[in-house]
Amino acid sequence: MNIGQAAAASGISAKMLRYYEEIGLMPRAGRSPAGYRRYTEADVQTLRFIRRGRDLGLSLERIRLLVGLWHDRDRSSADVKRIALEHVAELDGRIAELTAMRDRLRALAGSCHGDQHPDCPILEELETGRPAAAGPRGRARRAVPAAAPAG
Amino acid sequence: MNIGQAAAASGISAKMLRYYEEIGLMPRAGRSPAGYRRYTEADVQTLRFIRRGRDLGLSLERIRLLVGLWHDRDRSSADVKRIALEHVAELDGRIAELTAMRDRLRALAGSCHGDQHPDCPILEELETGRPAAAGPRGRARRAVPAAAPAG
DNA sequence: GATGGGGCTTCCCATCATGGGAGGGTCAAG
DNA sequence: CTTGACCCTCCCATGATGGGAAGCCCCATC
Repeated sequence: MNIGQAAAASGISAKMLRYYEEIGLMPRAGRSPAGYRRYTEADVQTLRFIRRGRDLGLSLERIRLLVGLWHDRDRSSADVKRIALEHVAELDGRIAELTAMRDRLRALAGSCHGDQHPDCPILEELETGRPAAAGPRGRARRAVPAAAPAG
Repeated sequence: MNIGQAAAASGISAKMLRYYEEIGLMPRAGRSPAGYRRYTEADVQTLRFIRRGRDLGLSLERIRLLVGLWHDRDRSSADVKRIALEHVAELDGRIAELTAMRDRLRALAGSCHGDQHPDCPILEELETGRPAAAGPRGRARRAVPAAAPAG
């Protein structure tokens, strides 16, 4: 199989196949007399393993470890599980961060009129670091009553 | 103010101050006779604005737009709000992705014994792309590529 | 005046995973 | 023999940030 076929069969671009070889995630592929990389079915299976790992958000470093364990008959499932749970913990952290950002920004956007006037609590908070005080815009409306489910 | 003071006052590293200048996010700073960058209080306020934007996860490109609106007396808050909501939408998407990954990986980890045996549904799913069938624990279990009897 | 330490300058490199493209060789079909 | 698809290597770019080298500047202390 040439690199194009292996790429199509695994769902990983040819570019990445070469890169994975370069960083040692994949073993060096065999070569045709003309220098073309040749891939076996086993290679493709490893590539699919890698792609599924990427689909789960795993870093190539963690995938490298998992491939090693996969090929190790004497592995302990505890090692595999530990790697998975480390990644779960990182995902949790990242999700918490992003969620906090989203909630804060969504609340700010919720209190912004979004009309043709320049007044904007989003800019005010970016400027001052403090929540914008309800200003004298139009008829004294405070920053949106409890109705807004933004949070 | 030299770059170090501006960095300390804004919470952005000196390295980043130079970078923001290079990409045109900050105007070119004035220079002392010796070539040192000089920063004003107004510069520091802009830098703090930028930092707060970064704290909300905004890209430097979006921050650039927001800084422009901030300095534009004729802005419409609608423009600001639109940018904010675009970012909220991206955060939502990213959060959904990460959450899906986390849930899937957590479920896999939950079904892994995590002991000294090699059997591991995490590796099985990475290998086959299908949830591992609950099988007999111990012996006769091949988890190495080559001859996958998955027919 | 000399010296030392810390701050500043520019320039280059690294991250992480991926894509784009140039310039050139190879292969299979017409 | 030509054509077009494929492959090769090498370089560059992304986004935001950090690290570090080599060299200049400033100030305080001796």
